Amino acid sequence: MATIKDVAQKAGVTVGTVSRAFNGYNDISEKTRESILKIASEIGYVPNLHAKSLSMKKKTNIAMVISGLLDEHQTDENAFLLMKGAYKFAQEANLELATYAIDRESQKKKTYAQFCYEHSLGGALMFGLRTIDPYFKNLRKSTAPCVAVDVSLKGPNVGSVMIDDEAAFDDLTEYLIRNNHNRIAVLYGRREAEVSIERWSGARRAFERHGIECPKEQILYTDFSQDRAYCLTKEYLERYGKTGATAFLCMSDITAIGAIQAIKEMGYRVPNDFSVVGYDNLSIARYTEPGITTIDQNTQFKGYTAAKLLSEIMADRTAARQIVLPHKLVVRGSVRKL
Amino acid sequence: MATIKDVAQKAGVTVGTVSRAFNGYNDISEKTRESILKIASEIGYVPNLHAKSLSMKKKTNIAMVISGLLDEHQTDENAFLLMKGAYKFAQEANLELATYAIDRESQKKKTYAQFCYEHSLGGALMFGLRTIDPYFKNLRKSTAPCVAVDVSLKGPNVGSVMIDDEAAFDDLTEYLIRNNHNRIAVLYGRREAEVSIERWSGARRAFERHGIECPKEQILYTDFSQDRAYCLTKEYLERYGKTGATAFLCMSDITAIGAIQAIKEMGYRVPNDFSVVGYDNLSIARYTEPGITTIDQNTQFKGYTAAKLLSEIMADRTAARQIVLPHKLVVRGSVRKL
DNA sequence: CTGAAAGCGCTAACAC
DNA sequence: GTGTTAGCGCTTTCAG
Repeated sequence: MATIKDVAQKAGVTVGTVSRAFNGYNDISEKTRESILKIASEIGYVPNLHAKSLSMKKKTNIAMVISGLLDEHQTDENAFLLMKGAYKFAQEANLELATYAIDRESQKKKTYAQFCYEHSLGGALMFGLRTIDPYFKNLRKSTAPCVAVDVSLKGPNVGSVMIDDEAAFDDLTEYLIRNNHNRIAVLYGRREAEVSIERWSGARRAFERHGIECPKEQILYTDFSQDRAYCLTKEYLERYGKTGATAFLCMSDITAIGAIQAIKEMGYRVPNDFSVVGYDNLSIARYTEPGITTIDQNTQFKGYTAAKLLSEIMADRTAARQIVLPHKLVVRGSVRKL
Repeated sequence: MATIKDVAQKAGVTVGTVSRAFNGYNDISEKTRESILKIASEIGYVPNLHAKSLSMKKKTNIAMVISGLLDEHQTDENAFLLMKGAYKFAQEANLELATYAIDRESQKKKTYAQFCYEHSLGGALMFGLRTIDPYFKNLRKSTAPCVAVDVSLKGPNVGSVMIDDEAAFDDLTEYLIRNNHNRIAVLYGRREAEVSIERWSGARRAFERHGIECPKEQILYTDFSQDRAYCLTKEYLERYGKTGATAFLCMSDITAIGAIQAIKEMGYRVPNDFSVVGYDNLSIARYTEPGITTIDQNTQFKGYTAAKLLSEIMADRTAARQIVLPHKLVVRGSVRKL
């Protein structure tokens, strides 16, 4: 593969000149530039990005790093949409973007800043971070720029992009209440998860506003999995039948699907006998029968915004901030007005 | 951020020695190694991977490159599962893996080998390649190792991993026929797509084996989109009702979903009035009502296998070959025995 | 406008 | 065992 030296030699100039030709400097004659570019393309020269970033001070490469990629969780679709958004921005801003996976073990071995250094990164988007991840604690005092997605983080070099989970879940709950549901079971997410806590506090806010009680037995603690949601809903229905809740307020579309499955299997119908709402607006939510009323997070745009914020922070550290994106209630057929 | 120099200085040795300490050479005393490692971890030194690969001859980094990431297509879930599998192998084999996106325009500007050079890649997995992509033609004579996923490619440095689309679709068709369907409508994929052609020839094989006719009006050409499948199925049903096909053989789960939607909307039921089969085994296929009988490609394992093949090719060019992975018929509720 | 040379962080001979 | 040094491919002063 041709290097800058080969080009220089063929063009009868020095490597410095070739470099100038390629980097849009103006202190070079159009004639030499053209002849250099021509020769370069003839012999198929492309600059080696890593050699470049090594010799330059400024790092222009960024990354999206996914924590816990190999874990079994339901964020796959979200991660991919995020990637799409981030790549879109990277393309527009002419930034090199790569996606890496980093597990919990590696996080213990090296800090986020070290990860960036090792990969010559100017900064990265962090996705899939959980409270138990080592980076969760260290990140806010990182010296390397970072934008965390879906988790609230703020430091001199780190910002975050998310939606207001509490408000969104409040809206979702409100929608149920507006449809005259006041006995509402909650399919809670993973108990320790930050998002679960946020969402729960949104639900409570709505409940309190309307003077609605939510007794203990109406809170079903899942791990965000469909199976667990299915089992708990089934148990609940076996015990209470139609004397209990009239609606299931789920902290994710996946748990909503589990709930719907259980409801149907018990011979009930959605939304005629029970209403169900989800959260995330995965593509699945469109295809179930009935479609699931849910909260859309506009994930692709979130990725775009996160990448944009990162590039701002890289240019100017004081740009570090938290961005809260709007959410949207998506109404489909899974709720009946009582 | 600390460099190898800093470590050398603090340890009172030269950079060469530090390098030796870090790369498991044995011509170094255990004492100095330990002291170097200790100091390194104290000042938080981690080697810069790019500087390393620059100074070494052998490139050990690999990538998964996704063509057409930003295009609107339904392969998102597949791409992500593939990534998971590839990262799994990379982790086991201790390879650095990054994911890049490359659009059609960039493919025109630089060859695959140039892309690898520019990113200091030892090779890459290529996903999402279409026949219209520039790389599709150039790849087989590439000097840089490559493993293409889902498209048949073979060259001195390039191999591929896929399933036998023709055989798989044959199986799928056979399943319908075994259930006594002999008037079968085909929801064809994108007309020029290689996969469509393969699958069609599998269907034809099964048809011919059983002496079944498939008249022109029973072939509905979609673009793999749900909407198009929905429209065409609806038209078909409006025209023929229950006098036409008894089953819809779809080239993807997404088109199957479109078909099911149309069937239901016309007041018919699946599988009571019409049977439907899909292809891909997306997670969606489990959640529809009824679940869709489909072909599973074991996508994550495919990613794993592809990464493994790539590492083999990188070690030994003669390892370049095509690997055909087994597929599996997944039976769910969308087919009725006549 | 262009050449020369130092240096980015690291490895790999080659000495001693 | 360890130091020395020449690169890897590129950018960026500093001269001229």
